[in-house]
Amino acid sequence: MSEHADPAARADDALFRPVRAGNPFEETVERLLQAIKLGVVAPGDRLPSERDLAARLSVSRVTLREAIRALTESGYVESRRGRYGGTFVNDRLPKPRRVAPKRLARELGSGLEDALVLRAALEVGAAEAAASRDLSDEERDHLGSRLADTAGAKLADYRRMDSRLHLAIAEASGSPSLTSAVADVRMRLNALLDAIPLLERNIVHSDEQHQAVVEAILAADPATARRAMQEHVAGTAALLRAFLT
Amino acid sequence: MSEHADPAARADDALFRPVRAGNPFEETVERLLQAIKLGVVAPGDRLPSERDLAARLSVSRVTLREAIRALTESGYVESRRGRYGGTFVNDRLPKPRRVAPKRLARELGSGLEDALVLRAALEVGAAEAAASRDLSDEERDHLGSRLADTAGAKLADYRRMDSRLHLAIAEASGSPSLTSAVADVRMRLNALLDAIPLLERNIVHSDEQHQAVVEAILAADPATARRAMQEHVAGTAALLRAFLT
DNA sequence: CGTCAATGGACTGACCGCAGACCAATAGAA
DNA sequence: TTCTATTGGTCTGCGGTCAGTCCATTGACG
Repeated sequence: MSEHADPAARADDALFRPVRAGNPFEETVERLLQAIKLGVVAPGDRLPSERDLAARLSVSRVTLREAIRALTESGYVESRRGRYGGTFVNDRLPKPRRVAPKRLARELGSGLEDALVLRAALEVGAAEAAASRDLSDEERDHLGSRLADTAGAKLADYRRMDSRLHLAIAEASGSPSLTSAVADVRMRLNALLDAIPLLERNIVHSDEQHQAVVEAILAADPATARRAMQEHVAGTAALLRAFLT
Repeated sequence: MSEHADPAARADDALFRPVRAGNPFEETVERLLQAIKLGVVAPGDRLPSERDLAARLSVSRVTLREAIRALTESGYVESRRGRYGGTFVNDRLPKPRRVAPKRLARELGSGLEDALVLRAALEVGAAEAAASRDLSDEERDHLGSRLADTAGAKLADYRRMDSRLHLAIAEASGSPSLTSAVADVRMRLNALLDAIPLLERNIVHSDEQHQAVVEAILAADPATARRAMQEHVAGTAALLRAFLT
């Protein structure tokens, strides 16, 4: 019998999946890493205070502190006491170790296709939704700034700026849940993206597509926004598949 | 200062959201309810054994049993001991109490728009992905069966059959994560859908759209599948907005 | 008619995460 | 210079969750 012979069994698998990915500590570490790696808190920035952050994450301060301790030991953040102190993101972030692509692909297995399909649905949908909304001046500025940041980013910063732009587009959809989902799936692909070389040529192409997406959103043209984002994520997907197969 | 004046603050909110919706017990109850209400386990069906289910949900048997106990007391399931025993979904499910729509809308607040935008992205993306894939005969049959079930469903069963069809479409995308996400957002909208009256007229219209979506998927026509699903979810969204505003 | 495998039911000891209170340090404000 | 609000750092008692084990029940099958 082949794996998942019964189609109904797949629905089970989707619904009876684990209720949680890990313990609160691990989840918290993952969240903080997400904020740092996706560029929501930039190097030099201060994280919210422990009490505030613990409340937002619905986690006890003890657990949050353990997570911060782990990040401190990994070299991501540093803490300073006293008023106007806090926990700050280091200026020099630890370099992600470049794993062998094929090895990564094997470990992920079908998870790669899973993530790519999900990402396409989320990001394309977000772009279309954003173009269908009435954006405030502030939101429009925000989008423009992120686009400029990405276009002007150095190679070392490109991935982070790229993430920030995509997050900004997701935010422009007006749906916090959609934004979270985009952030999550991006983190799942992050390790893979780190495994493939970043070519100047690809960046230029990517920037053009970014601009097309943002322009369509600002012009309130959903169909064009959708198509542009569609092409963009398809490009990344093709790149990943090529390098990881 | 208005709420969320700073656009950057919104990204924070999305990333620093609670690491988990509730304790394992509550999450487990929610999962089981999902399986029942979305029709993945039909009335009369047996749930997997406690040991099996606990393992799949990554929850201890104690916690799972507490969840099952809650569902038993609510009238959703019944357990029988002995070999060939198990926990079975009741033939007569408890009727969802019909809350005043406006009240619901007020409680949910912006959560409604959030869920609707997310749902559109996920389901439309799923339909397009499904139409872009090479489906096995089994998958095609599965889709056809679910479509027939829905078209032939009585009013009392319609919501559950409808959910099953949409889940089948999501499954056909080949992405388990996408399937899970569709199930989740559907549960979020479930309470709202229960609050609005189910009209024969709407059902007929809905069935036509369902058929269009499935046909496009089976014909491997992504653009049509996307458009058909787009219209379908837009219709539901309009209905919900009208009743809840 | 007895056997037996698989199921729900019950209990224990250990551990993790929680809320809350308190301490220590720091830098701006008075 | 002193005061003070805010921040990270520390500790304790409590409750939920876990893994593991054993018991009670049931119905198909030999």
